[in-house]
Amino acid sequence: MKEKVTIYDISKKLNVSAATVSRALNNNPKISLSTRELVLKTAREMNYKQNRLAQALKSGKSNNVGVIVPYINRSFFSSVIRGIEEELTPHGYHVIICQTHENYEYEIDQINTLINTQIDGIFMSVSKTTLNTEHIEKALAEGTPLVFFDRKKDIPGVSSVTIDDFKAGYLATEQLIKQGCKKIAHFSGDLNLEIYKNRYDGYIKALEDNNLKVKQEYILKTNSKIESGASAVEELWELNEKPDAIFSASDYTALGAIQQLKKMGLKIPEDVCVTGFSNEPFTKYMELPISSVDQTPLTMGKIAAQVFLEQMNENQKVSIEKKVVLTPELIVRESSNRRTK
Amino acid sequence: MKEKVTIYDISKKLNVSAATVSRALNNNPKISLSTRELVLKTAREMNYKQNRLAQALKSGKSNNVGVIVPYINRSFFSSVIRGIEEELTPHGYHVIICQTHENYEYEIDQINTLINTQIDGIFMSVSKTTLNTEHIEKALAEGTPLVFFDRKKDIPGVSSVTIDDFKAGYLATEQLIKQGCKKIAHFSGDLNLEIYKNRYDGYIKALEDNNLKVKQEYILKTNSKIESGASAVEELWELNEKPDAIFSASDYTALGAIQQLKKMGLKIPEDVCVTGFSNEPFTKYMELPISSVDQTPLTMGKIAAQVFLEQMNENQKVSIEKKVVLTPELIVRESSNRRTK
DNA sequence: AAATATGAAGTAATCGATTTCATTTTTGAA
DNA sequence: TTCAAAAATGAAATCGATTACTTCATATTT
Repeated sequence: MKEKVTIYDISKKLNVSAATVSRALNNNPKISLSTRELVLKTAREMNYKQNRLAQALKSGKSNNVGVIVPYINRSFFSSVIRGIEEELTPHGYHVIICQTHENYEYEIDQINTLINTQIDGIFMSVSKTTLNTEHIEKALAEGTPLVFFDRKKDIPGVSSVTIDDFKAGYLATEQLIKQGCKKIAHFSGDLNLEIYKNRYDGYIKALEDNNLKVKQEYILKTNSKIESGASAVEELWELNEKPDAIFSASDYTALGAIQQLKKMGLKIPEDVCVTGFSNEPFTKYMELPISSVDQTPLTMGKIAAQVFLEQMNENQKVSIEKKVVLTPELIVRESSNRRTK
Repeated sequence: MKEKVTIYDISKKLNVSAATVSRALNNNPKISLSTRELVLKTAREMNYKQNRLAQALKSGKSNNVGVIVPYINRSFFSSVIRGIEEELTPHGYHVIICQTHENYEYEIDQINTLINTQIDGIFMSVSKTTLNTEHIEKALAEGTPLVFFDRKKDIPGVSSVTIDDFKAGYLATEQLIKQGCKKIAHFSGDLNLEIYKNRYDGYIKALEDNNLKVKQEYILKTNSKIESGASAVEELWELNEKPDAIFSASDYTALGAIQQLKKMGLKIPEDVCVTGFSNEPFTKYMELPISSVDQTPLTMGKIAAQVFLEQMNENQKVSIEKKVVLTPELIVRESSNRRTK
């Protein structure tokens, strides 16, 4: 375990001041070419590594950003993080990840320790159980730039990158209608969360625009689990008028629905069309590939990173709120496509 | 944007020295109960937040660790990271993530900037294109603790957490044999990578132990893509003696194989049994669920974190190499299970 | 040749927290 | 009441890098 080499070691060896070494290392113009090269060469020889911690303390910039998500091993979130990382790495930033486990208390903890760590910014997708935003506003009050992605809260002055969930719901429903479906059910998530509310609204609007009646008994709240989709189908099929399509706000409930429908002897997409949400990898790989809405997570991450970088370059005084809304991509696969059959 | 409160602000306000404030904040016994409580109370009132950067610089411990993986949005890697994060967060560590894109040059960059950032340790799964280990040994020479997971390199003194890929290959093959399969093909990855070599060796051993001949034309190198699995099947089915089972070292090639086999009118598992590797989420969700080997990534991450923590607690002098080998779990599903039919 | 401008390098303060060593205050025993 | 021991506190150095301010030597101008 070697001693770490500092600029003082270099300055001693060369009989110059640490300031000179620092200037040489930082391409400061106030230094002669010859000393600069000498310092650079010596630094290389001595295997000098800059201590970014010291630099960060001095400059007040750590070059670290924090990303707060419910779970990092969800396809959607890990892809967003990948996007953020790829966009920020070339700018010298590192990405610190935190999980909330969809837990409000954890979220508060994470946000606070991130601030202690002197991160330069926070990217976050709020937990489902987060109802108030005190902790976030406290972070903002300390002057920490924050960008929401996907699951946002409306706080004045805070930028966000989301997809147009309304449009997504609309497109998905409309496509089902175009397949000739007239009795379209909807599996929703928690309507307190903006994203689910918007998908729901899009569904309603598409029905209305096409003169289809909205039936409350066709709208069920599910919990993104496979079983939830299966039991929702059971519930629906007790109705007198069975649906002929399902637009699910989650791929997992869509999958559960499909499994249950098959078990009941129904044909997909002939008897019932099904569309999910998120474009989870598995939807593509099924023998009966499932239609879904792609949320372009990689792009979302990259754009969130860009919004952050812009904010960093702006005049510190003016922080402009930027709301980027990405266009979702409806991916029609066999589960809602009667034409190919 | 408020000014940040430091211990000096507190010390000024209370007319005590910064040393006293620091001691109070750190539960140092060399301080009277009354001043401690006064300081703590004032700190709370002034909304004091510890600057972990300054602390890190002073102590030489950043409480950050780096994780280097090919891509963070692969189910396996993101789950390992989740495990690491969950285990280390309670100990005050933060996890910084880096992607290599399976690129040797990136890997070098990432490892170097991590060291500059003064991380306390590195977790890594090496890139496929990484053949030599100079960059890693350089990091070790600087005294950075490093733990490999899954894809390791053999470097003396370095701990690792892997699964028993040999056993995994053996179990998977054996199960196929128990199904009555006698002509078992193997789709391997790059045999330069230890993990693929071990799976391959396990496959060979299982055949030998069961007096089945190893046929070179049954062993194909694939690249973890669906198409690669499909074309491998095409190649195999040009042979005079077609296989009656496939053990694939990747779930994706297994999927490609299944798709191709179906296209050719073959029945699974009746005509051909197929087993994949990694237990990718989709394998479970298929209409024909695919048998696979689970690598227990969450556990792997947690154990890697524990190994790191142990190393941190050890006498700095003695660094004990620890090689943890986890037992893989063969998950038998329909694609290789003839009994349920 | 004297005065001024220019460039190169050094000095010392700073970022915020911790810690060694020295000093002051308090406590308790004689 | 006195004095040593213990407890509480302060001063200042330190971690490593950056930078405003100074100093010094050389180059340029008159």
